[in-house]
Parts: sequence; C-alpha cells; structure tokens
Amino acid sequence: MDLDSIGDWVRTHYSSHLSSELDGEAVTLFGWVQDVRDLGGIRFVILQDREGTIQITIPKKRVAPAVLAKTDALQKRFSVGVKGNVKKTNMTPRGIEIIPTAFKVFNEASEQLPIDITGKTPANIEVRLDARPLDLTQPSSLATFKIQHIALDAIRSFLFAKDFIEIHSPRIIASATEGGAELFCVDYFGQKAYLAQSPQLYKEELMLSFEKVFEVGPFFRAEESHTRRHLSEFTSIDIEQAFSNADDVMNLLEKVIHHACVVVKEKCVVELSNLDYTIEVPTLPFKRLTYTKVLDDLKTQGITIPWGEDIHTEAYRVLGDIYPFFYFITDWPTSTKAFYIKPRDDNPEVCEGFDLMWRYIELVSGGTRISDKNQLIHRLVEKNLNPDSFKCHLQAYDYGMPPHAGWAIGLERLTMILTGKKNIREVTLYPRDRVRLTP
RNA sequence: GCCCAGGUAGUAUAGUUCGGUCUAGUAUAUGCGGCUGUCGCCCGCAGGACCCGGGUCCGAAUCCCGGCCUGGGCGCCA
Repeated sequence: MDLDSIGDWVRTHYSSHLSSELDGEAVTLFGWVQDVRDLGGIRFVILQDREGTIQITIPKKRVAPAVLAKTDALQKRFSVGVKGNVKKTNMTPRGIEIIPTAFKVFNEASEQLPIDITGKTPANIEVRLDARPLDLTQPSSLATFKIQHIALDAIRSFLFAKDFIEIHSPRIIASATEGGAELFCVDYFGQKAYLAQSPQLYKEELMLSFEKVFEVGPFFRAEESHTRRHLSEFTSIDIEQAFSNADDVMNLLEKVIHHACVVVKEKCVVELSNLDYTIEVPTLPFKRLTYTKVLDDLKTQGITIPWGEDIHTEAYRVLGDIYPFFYFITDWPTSTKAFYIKPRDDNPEVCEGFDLMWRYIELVSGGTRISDKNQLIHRLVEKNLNPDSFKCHLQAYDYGMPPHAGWAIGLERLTMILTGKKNIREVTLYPRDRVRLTP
C-alpha cells in the first residue's frame, strides 16, 4: 500500500474534544484504526487517539472514490489521518460521527497482533508486558497512566504551593549507604559504585540550605522479592522538611494523599469509569495507631508478635481487614527502623518513625530524623554500620543541622490504590523485577 | 532463597480425574467471500496449538523423571 506523508495537515481536535456543537464543521483528526466494521454498503472505522475514540462513517456510494479506496485495506493499528465533517446523529453512542472528505494512511501494522486491543479476549499480564508498547495503547492502560499523571501533578502542585523546592539527587553513589536493602553494583570507570536505593542522605544534607525539598524519581533495590507489590526499579516521591518533626510531616502527608484522591476523582471520571473503579476519598485526619496498639489488635485476632519484632506480611493482611483504609503506624521500636530515625527523647526504645498503610500495603514511610552528629554515629554503630563510610554525609552535621523530618511515597503503590490494580507491574510502564529486564 | 500451582493455535480457554470416538473442542483474532446504520455487527468458508528432553505402555495432551518458562504466596525489603 502507498503510504502518505503528513503534508500540511494539522490536527484540529482530539477525539474526546468533538461534540454535537461542532455539527457541520470540518475537522482534521489523527490516530490509529482501532476497529473496522464493514457492512457491505457502509463502513465504520473506529479511530483511536490518546484521548479516546470517534467513529468515521463511510457510506460507500456517497464518499469520494479516493476516500473509499484508502479505507478499503485498513487494518487494526494503522496510523491514519482523517479530514471530514462532524455530523450530529442519533445512531452512535457519542451522538456524532465523522463523514470523511480525505483520508491518509501513514503506516501499516502487523495483521496478527500479539494481544487483542479491543479487549474482547484479555491477555495475561506476562503476555501484555512482553508486548508492552502495544498493550499501552489499550484504553485501560491509557487510563491507568493518565490517573498516575494527574495524581503526580496534584502532589507536585500541592508541594510547590507549600514552598517545597524540587531537587535531583544522584542515582550513582559510592557506598552501600544505608544498610538494609541490597544495592545494584555498577562499574564506574573502574571504581565500584551503586545505584541509589533512596535520596535519603542527600535530602537530609539539603536541610542546611533549601529547608524544604522534594524529589520524584527512580530508585533501585536488588532484592529477590517476588510479590505483586515489589519492583527492582520504582518511583519514589520523597520530601524532607527542616525545623519539623514527625507530626508535622504526617499532617502534611495526609493532606497530600487526600488532595491526590480528590483531584483524581474529579479529573479522571472517564478513566475511572473505564477501569470500573471508584475512589473513596478518605476522611481527615487518618487514624494514628501506635505499634504497641497494633500488636494488641493483632493479639485479639490470634496473632502474637513479640514487642520489638517487625510485623510480618500475614499480620499486615489481618490488620488491613481491621483498618480497611489509610492509617498510620507510629512509635515503632527503634531497633526496627533505619539508623537515621530519631529515638524518642523520653523513651529511646521507641522512635519517631512512622508508616502510612493502606489496607495491608505499606504506602509511605517516614519520621523525625536524627540531627545530632554523635547520636547518629551511635546509631550507625548499633546498626553494625561503619561510621567511616559515612564520612562525607556526616560532615553536614558539622554545619548546623536543624531538626528535620520527611517521608517517601511509593508512586506505583499509590497508583495501585487510585486505580484498583492488584499488580504493581500493571501500573509501571516497563516494570523491572527479579526476572524481567525487557522490554 | 523456600513453598504451591500451572505451561494446549496470535490471544483466552475446554479436555488431564480414571491413558483409547482427541483426526484435540470453543471463543476471539487472522485470511477469503457476502451484507447500507454497525457499535463485542452478523453470516459462510479456510488456515492455525498439546513447552523441551527422556521413560512407562499396544497406545500419552493425559501417567513418571529431568529441564526450561510463567503465575501466586512467603521470606528478603527506609
């Protein structure tokens, strides 16, 4: 088939912007063939663009022969352009259709697509991910990532309005900084380096200068996790705020989450309906449960966890049934949290770290940070970390480190909550996990 | 790393219990033909599959062993 060039054609509308008010107007549309229904004397082409679909109606005896000829060989996913007139009609669900006056085919597509893009025969997740570029053209995939985009936009705007400065910390770092999670190794001009697991230390150092910072970006964990809520590469929304404690940043956090829910629910009506999902906007404030209270609750459900131990997955699932929405867990044993989380002044066994949970999923973790150098070194030693390898970081504590606190939201997990998707890979464009490195 | 389940056309599945009418069924997709208001269009025709290797048996999609791959759970995980 002869392919067309775009020439001087310029898009006038996305499919979703067409309405019966445009009846009779000439429009230029670009997109892809989603489906062709040929009834003999009349042909219907469903044109899809990123915003939705619109029907192109071709009554064979009444359109220009050139248009008819162009549409004779159309197949799914052909990239096309249409010039035509909007026509009001009661014969389509949208109440409008396009009668074409000119038609261009920019590119063809395989006859047999690896997944069914009309959604009649949904494919399994691994098949979808193998054909991810095509899978992402499906309306439900588009809706998922539109929701993620709107949520992130809402959060960014909220933080900007609160005077946070957006920063970019290094992804390539020199040492296994924090203990805990395994890091990926990279060869840095012959030197051993690592991919960052979080911006934690850098954003704390910036408390000396910028006071309120946030960062949105990818981080890496070389864990062997094999679950629906872990990735090797994930996106973190991190904030850090000077002259504050855990309570201050928890108050901010619940407003951020609430705002994201409200905005997505308001702006993504079509997308949520496409996903057949309803967002329940949470009421403020969120429940605040202490670690000790959680242990008591679990005991009534027959799960006994000795004080001081971490809460395991089975227990979280039970807890998620008791508290089915957002809730904080505070006052964790100091031993369960990272070295930089501040122990309480009145009881050092307990720290000012917190988690924000959604059902059984840990969505956010944060806390008041240690700002005293000696205490920080003391905690490093308690965690079996070598203070010498933190020399660069520790210098920041010689220049007037203010009291500060912060948190980190897992963007993919938040997107799961906002879309109802049960597998984190569905809400990640090109997920990286224990076994998947492509596409 | 441990445990469980599974691998059948492009996709999604039935069949595996208890080996034999399985020459492997269905839907959708694809190709060809037909149809002037479809919208999961419809109708007809066609092509298309038992993960790999070994074993048991007269006979294996089905049972056994090994491998590979996938999904799920646990653990790990600021």
